[in-house]
Amino acid sequence: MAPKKNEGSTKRIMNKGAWTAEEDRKLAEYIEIHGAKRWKTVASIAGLNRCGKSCRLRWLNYLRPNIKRGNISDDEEDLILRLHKLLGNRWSLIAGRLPGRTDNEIKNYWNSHLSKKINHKEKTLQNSRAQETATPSQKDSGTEGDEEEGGGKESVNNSDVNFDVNEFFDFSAEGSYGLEWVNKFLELDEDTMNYSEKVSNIM
DNA sequence: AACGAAGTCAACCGCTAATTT
DNA sequence: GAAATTAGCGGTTGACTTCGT
Repeated sequence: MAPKKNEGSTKRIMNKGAWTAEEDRKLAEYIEIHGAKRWKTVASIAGLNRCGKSCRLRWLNYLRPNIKRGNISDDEEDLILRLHKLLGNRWSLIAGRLPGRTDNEIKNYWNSHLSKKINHKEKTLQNSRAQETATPSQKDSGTEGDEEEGGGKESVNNSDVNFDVNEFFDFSAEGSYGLEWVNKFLELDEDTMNYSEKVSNIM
C-alpha cells in the first residue's frame, strides 16, 4: 500500500492512506497522555497531518490496547454468524460482543468469508430441499431462507421474532466483556430458530 | 514466468446521532 | 431551543496479495 501523501502543496492538505510507524507512535503517545477524545485537536496537537476521523479510526482499529488481530476462531465465527442473523449488519454491536475485535474487522471478515459461506450453504440447502419436496409448496417464498442474502439494512426486520435489540443488549449494564450473556443468547437463539421453523410451517 | 482475476483488508466517505455551546 | 461541533456507524474504495491459467 503506497501512502497517498499530498506533499509539496502550499495549502494544508491532510495525509491520506496508510499510516506510518511514526504517525502511529505520535498518536499513541498523545492519547496515552491526553486520552482518546476531541479527535480534531488530537490530530493537530499531536503533530499529525491527519483528519480527526482518520486518527479515531486508527486508534480504535489498531492502536487501542487489547486489540486482537486475525485468526478468528471457530467459536468467534459461530458467534458472528448467530449475531448477524439476529442483528443484521450492526457491526459495532456484533463487535462489542467479541472482546478485542473491531467492527471493521468483523465487517471485512463477514464480507470476505462468511457471506460466501452462507451463500454456499444456502444453495446446497435449497438444492436438497428442492429434491426432497416433490410436491409444490404453498409457502410464500418471501419468508423462505433463514439466512439473508447479501446482507441488508432490513435484516433485523426480517427476523421472525420481534423484540427490542437495544433493550436486549443493554450494554450500559455490563461493565466487562463477560461471556455469560452468550450462553443466554444462544439459548434464546435456539428458541427463535424453532419459532422460525414453526412460523414457516404455518405459512 | 507472466498476466489477469479474484480475494483481502486498511482506510476513506457520507451520513446520522449525540453532545456542547 | 437552535446551531455548531464531535463521535460513531455502515458502505464503499482501492492498493496489495494470492491464485489460476
